Amino acid sequence: MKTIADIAKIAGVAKSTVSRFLNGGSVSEETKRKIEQVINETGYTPNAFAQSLKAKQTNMIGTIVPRLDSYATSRTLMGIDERLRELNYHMLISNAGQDLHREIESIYTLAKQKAAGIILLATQVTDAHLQAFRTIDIPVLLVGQQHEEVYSLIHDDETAGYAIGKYIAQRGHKKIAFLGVGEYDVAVGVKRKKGVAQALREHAEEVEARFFETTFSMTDAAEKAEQLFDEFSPSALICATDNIAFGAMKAAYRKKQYVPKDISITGFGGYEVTAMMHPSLTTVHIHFKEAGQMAADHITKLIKGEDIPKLAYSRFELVLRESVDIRTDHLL
Amino acid sequence: MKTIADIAKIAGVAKSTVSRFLNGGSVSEETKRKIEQVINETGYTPNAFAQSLKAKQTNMIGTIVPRLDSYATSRTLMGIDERLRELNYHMLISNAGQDLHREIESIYTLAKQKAAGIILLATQVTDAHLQAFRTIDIPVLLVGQQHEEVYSLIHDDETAGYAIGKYIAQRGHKKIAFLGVGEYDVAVGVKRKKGVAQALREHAEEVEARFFETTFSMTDAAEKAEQLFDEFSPSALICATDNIAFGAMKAAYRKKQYVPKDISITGFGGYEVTAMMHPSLTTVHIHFKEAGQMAADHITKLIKGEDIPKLAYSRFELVLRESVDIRTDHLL
DNA sequence: ATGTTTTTGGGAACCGGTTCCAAATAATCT
DNA sequence: AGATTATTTGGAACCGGTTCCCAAAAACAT
Repeated sequence: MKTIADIAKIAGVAKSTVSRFLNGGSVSEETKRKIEQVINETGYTPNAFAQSLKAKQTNMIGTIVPRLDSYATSRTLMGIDERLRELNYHMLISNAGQDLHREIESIYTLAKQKAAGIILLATQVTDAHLQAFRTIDIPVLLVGQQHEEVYSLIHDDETAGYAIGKYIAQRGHKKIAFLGVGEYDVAVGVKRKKGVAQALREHAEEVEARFFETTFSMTDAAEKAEQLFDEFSPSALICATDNIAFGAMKAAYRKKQYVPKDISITGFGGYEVTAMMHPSLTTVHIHFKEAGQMAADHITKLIKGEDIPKLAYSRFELVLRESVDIRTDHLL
Repeated sequence: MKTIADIAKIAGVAKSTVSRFLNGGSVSEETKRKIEQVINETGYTPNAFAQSLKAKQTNMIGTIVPRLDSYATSRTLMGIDERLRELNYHMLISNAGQDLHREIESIYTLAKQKAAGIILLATQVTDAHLQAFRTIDIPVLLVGQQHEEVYSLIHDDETAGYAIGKYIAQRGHKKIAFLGVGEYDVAVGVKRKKGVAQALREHAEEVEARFFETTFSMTDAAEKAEQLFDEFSPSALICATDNIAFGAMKAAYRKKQYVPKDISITGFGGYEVTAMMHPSLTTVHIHFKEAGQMAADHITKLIKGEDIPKLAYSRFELVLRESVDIRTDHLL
């Protein structure tokens, strides 16, 4: 591999001149020509490490994700990547595999690798996280969770939960179940549930609401939904994620409950398949990709020292489809 | 930020001694203690760039993916990441966004960043690719496509295609359609089709086979499937991906064709949702995650100069579920 | 032609580690 | 004890760039 010194020697100039040529300093037309030719002939590319060593920074943005096989993650990453590329940064993905310890580790590793900034698709923010953020001297942006000490971008899960809860209540459902996940995930486990609960509370006289809990796995969700149908038999089931809704639909099918005639089911997320399944799923579409782009914007602004809001919200929208029926029992 | 020189000064020893301590050279117990204490107090971490500058290599494996929002990609990445972590390497993901030009660019960028090796989840291998592989001086492993010049790991799409084709033919179907993608994707567009075609040819007397083409998008697939039902009305439809199968099922529903009573449909890939949908989808389950692990093994062996086969195959298995019916028309 | 300003080029130091080599010290053997 | 060998240590060079500073050359003004 050729080095800048080699190029300089071949071109008959000093290292510094080549460096200046590479970085747009003042070099005469003639030397420019000479150097350019040598570089083309040798196929020289500068060593990124030597550059970063001096620069003490890179144009890499580290993105830490809890898992890779999730629609939300993929879409968000696509958004981040797309925008970052426009802004002339690179994205480095670090997968924590749903292990908080590895998440923390990744923060330090990225810092050591001199990432210019870190985007963390968070599920929870622990003291160890905060400790890490304070230790490393790099801008950090939280996506999907918030914390007052850190710049955050969240999906406004509570308002979205409220919207879907309200919608179901207004369709005349009287027995409504919510199938969520544990509170370890603040956005999904706490906020979505809270929003739904708030909406249903406003209809407390007419509706009976019950809240259940499962995991993010479709299979677990299917099992839990079956139990839930037995012990509560709701006319509508609001699920905290689209995957949970898939499981619930499977359960309904096994129980010979027709969606939406016997039971209405809703999801949360807006995965592409929700449109293709039958019946198509009413869900809350969260603009993950857009959120990713926004995250990229925010982190780069943070790096440049520009001002951004400490807390920002991404958009969502209710997608009304076939899996929800209107209930007119009360009119009979 | 503290440097190794600072640590050395504080501990009252030479830089080289600290370096030796860090890298397990011979250092007396006493100096070890002193240095360790200083490091703990200062929270020193070595600068990764300075290290790599001398080492001329990193422990990063670059992985180039065509797209992020694909089940196959996600699962493969998980496998790679998992195994790489065990082997003490890091994975750096570069998303080409289905743009071949960006794919080539990524190869050079990764080389410049001194990745120890490159895993390319390929869709096609062009001359520009080969040119890039030859230029950079880094081991490369192709996953999903093969080329004689490069180490490759493929999913044996042809055999898998043969298996599913045979299965459908043996279930007594007489009019069989295949819905695939263009030949630009060798694995999916050419090999899967070829395998299916081969199997159907072996039943040429009884079955009439027709081959159709669409894109990877569910929506496109749904449209194409509708047309196909009109002009050919097969009793079985073999789809080249699970996503295409989703689209086809939607189309069947729109056309009031019941799956599997009126039409049998099969997928390819083995996504998790295929089990949850109704009817559950008969498909070829490709062990993407396992393939990812295998890829990680192979690339690291390549880096260490160990011997690996030029071409390896990942496993697959037929997953028989509800979306295929047996046809007994010919027995009537 | 001479003085002044602007360009251009070269030398050397620096970034923060690793590694080679030789000196100093400690341990082992006659 | 003296010689020999093994272990620790420090100094210096090196990895491949960037940048500062000053000298030489060119361009311009008087």
